[in-house]
Amino acid sequence: MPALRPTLVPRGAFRPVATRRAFEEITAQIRDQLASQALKTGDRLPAERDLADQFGVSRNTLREALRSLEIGGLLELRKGATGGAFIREGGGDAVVAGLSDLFRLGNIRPEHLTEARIMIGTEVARLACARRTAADLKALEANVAEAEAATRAGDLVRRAEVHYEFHSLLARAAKNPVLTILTDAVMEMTRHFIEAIGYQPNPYVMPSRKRLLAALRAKNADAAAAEMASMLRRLQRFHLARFEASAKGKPK
Amino acid sequence: MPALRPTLVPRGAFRPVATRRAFEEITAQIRDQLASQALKTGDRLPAERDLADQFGVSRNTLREALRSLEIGGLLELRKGATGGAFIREGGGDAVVAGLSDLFRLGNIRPEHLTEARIMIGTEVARLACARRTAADLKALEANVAEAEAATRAGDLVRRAEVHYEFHSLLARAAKNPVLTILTDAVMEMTRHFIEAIGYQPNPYVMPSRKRLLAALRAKNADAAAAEMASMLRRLQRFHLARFEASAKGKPK
DNA sequence: CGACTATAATTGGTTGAACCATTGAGATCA
DNA sequence: TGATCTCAATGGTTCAACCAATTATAGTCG
Repeated sequence: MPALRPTLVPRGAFRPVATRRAFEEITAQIRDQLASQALKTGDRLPAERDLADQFGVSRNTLREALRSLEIGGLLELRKGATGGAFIREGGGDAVVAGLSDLFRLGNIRPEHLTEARIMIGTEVARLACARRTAADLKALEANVAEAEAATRAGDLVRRAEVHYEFHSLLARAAKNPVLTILTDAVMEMTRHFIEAIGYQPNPYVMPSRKRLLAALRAKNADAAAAEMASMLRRLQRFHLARFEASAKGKPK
Repeated sequence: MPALRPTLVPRGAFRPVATRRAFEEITAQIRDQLASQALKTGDRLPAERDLADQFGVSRNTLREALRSLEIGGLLELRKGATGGAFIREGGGDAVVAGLSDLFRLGNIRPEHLTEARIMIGTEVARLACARRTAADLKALEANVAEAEAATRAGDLVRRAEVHYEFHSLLARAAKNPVLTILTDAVMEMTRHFIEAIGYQPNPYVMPSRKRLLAALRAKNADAAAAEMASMLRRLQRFHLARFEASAKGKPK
């Protein structure tokens, strides 16, 4: 054993040697082509048999790569004579599904969800005020009208669906795709949550929507943000109380 | 053509008939078992050959299902004698990768990214003040110290890495996994962005970090949020200006 | 001529058997 | 005891088919 400490190779000099699987190499190449604009939305990749040849792998391995890109939301696979692997127009489906899975796994608790929802919703309301178009406003008004119709018809499920859509429409009016995706993801988790604790009428939601619409019409961002925050906080208390009750109701 | 409008089947009465592929049926079953707690973190699924038998499909098809769950972040596949498919402890890797892909696809523009970053970062700073432990504070202080060391050593890459980590640590101190994931996702996109426009020293970041640490020590949430917001806004102007310049520099 | 129909070609979906590569536990030996 | 070897278990990959959905095309009938 040497008495003197040998020279240390500084941290960061090495990277972990990752045994890259064949299909990962393929997805990486395709991702690169996306990043470099060599592939763009709507393009169709060669047929599986051709691609497998080009990459020099078996069709099964290639399919694992395509499957991986499909799940990642980058590709859409269509059957038939004019089918193939098409570059998807990037919606955030994969992100939404991913966050939804985390909720399913139990790593995200309802209070985390509502907290994030308040934060995102408030900011979305503020931005939507500044950037909404007339068409956005019209869509939101139609949504609120439909929610009222569903309420009168006593269709709680439909009403909940329309309510989710309101947040999605509002996020789109904010004209920031990151916020759109985050909103969709949070609302999808909320949907699971609501299904677990059961639908319940919230008499204060509709009046709040009306006030929010008024603020949007007037482009009063502070009022819109405040209205959204107060409504969501109220909803949060309501939901968490229901959740506690349902959790106590049937302990495993 | 009938003169009278026939009775309409109300919207929502039908669902699109989705030709479910075999591997989708498998992933759905496994997801269900996750949701019902029949499978939990750390569990190992039977070997591929056994599982394929149980589901009554070929091993290739089963593997596409496993691959899909792996990409979705629910499973980890390990080789070797004690290998197999393990239920992952849910980190948000899949979500981070998904958002990162959207940025790569060009659907998310830098100004969208920085806007979301300001919003999330500000709220994270506020919550971290309220919920940080002594250990969180210590980790953040160590991070700042390392950033200073990297600055002195002139290692811009390392310095950038440590800076990303600061936001991640701060998000963890906020004790909300949703915000942790969102922060990681936004920082991952920021990393791509920075790599595209090149590293650049920002002399005002380090002093801001010090002020932020002071606010965290004092648990002064408003001060922390204000400091974070002002720093990010300044950074935003800086980055967007660089981006404009680099975009003009080489127009396609 | 036009509308419908049968057919063929193309493409993704699935199968089954085989072999390779990695990993770690247990047997073996100095 | 401890280092080494062997080997079984497991995921990774390949190959060669065949199935199923979709659409272009040629053909057929009114």
